[in-house]
Amino acid sequence: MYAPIVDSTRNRLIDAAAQLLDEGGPSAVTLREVGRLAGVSHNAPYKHFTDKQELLAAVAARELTHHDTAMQALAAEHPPAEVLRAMMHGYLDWAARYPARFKLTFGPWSNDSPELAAAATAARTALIEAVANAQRSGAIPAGNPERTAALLQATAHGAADLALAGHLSPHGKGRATPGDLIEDLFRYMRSSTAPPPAP
Amino acid sequence: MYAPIVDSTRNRLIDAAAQLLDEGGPSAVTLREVGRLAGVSHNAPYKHFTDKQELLAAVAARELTHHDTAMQALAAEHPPAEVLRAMMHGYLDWAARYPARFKLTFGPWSNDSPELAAAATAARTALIEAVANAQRSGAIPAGNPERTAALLQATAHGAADLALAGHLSPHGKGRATPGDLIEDLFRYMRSSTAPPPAP
DNA sequence: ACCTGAACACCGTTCAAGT
DNA sequence: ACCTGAACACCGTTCAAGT
Repeated sequence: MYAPIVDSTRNRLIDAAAQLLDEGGPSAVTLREVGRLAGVSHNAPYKHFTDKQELLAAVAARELTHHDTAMQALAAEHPPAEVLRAMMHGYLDWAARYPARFKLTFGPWSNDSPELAAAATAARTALIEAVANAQRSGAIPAGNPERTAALLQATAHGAADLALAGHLSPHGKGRATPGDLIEDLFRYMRSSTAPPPAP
Repeated sequence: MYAPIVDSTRNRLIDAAAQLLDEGGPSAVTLREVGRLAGVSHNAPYKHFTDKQELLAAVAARELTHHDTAMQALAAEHPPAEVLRAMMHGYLDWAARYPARFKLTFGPWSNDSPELAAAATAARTALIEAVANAQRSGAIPAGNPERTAALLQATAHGAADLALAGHLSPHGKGRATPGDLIEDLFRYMRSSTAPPPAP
C-alpha cells in the first residue's frame, strides 16, 4: 500500500545537500560534507549522480516540485478570486524563507536536467491554470493566460531576487516591498482599459 | 591633464576576473588564473582585495556603474517619452549579452560592499529620474516615481533572470520574450484608470 | 607598499579494490 | 549494484621572505 522507498541513499544525499545549502549557502555544499551528513563515504554520491551539478539539479527539481505542490494546495484554501494573489505572495514567501534554495532553483542547471525542466513546466502550467481561473472569476481581465502568467511570475521573481540582493531601495519614502509591487501590478491590471495581449 | 592611472594592477585584476567570467562562467574565476592573466603571482590579489569575494564585489560594482552610465546616455539618444522604454530594453539586453556579469551583479555581495551599494543607489536614482520624466511627458501616468521604478525594474529583472534560467516558456503560442513582458506592463500602466500608488 | 614561492587544508573527480 | 580508501590536480588562504 505504501510506495516502496526506492534508492533511499539518493534521497538522503539530496536531503543533506538541501540542509547544507540552508545552513551555509552554496559554498557549504561540498560532496564530501554531503556524504558525511548522509552517512556514506565522500564519493558515494558518484554512484547516484554523475557529478556535483547533477546533484544540485536534483535538489532544485525537488524544491521546485515542493513549491509547486504548495501553490496548488492554495486553490483549496482560498476563494477562487483570491487564489492567484495567494500564489504570488506564496512565491515571494518561498524566496524570502529559503533564499539559497530559491537561487539554486533558477541557477544554470535548467537546460541540462530533464527532471528540473519537467518540474518547471508543471509549475508554469499550474500558474497558467490559476490565471485562467482568475480571469473567469473576474479578478483580472481576460487575455492570453500564458502571457499574463509570465508577466506575473516575472514581476514576483524580479522583486524577490532584487530584495534578496539588497537592490530594492530598503528605506525612505519610496520603500516598496516585493508584496507591494505585486499589489501594484494587480491594481494596474484590474483597472486596465487596454486590449489585453492577444491569445 | 589626464587622470593618473592609480593602482593599475588592481584594475588589471578586475579586468582579468571579468574576462574569465565572460569566457567560462563563475567557476572559471579563480584567483590563481586571475593573477596569471594579470601578469602577477597567484596571490598578488591579496594586496588589493582582502579576499576573493571582495574582488568579485569590485567586478560587480564596476559592471553596475558601466550599465548605469550606458542607461544615462540613452537620455540623449531618445525623445523624452521614449527614454524610459529604451532603458528597460537596455536592461534586458545587458542581461542577455553578459549573463554571467548580470548574475554576479545581483549576487550575495551587495550588503558587504559599500562600492557596490553606492553603484546600486546611483543606478536606482537614475531610473527614478527617468520615470519622473516619463510621467511629466505623459508616457506613463503620474504616481510615486520610486515605487513605479521599482515595479519596472522588478519586471525587467525577473523576466531577464527567468529567461536566462530557461523558465520562461520558450516555445508554443504562449511564448513571451522578456521584451514582450515589459511592453505588456507599459500597456497596463498607460491604460490604467486606478489611482496610482500614493507618494 | 607590493610582490613572490612554499606550504596547508580543502575540494571535485578518478581509480582500483572490495561486498 | 553499491560502497570504500588512496591518489591526483586544483583551489583559497596564510606566511616568511624579498625589493
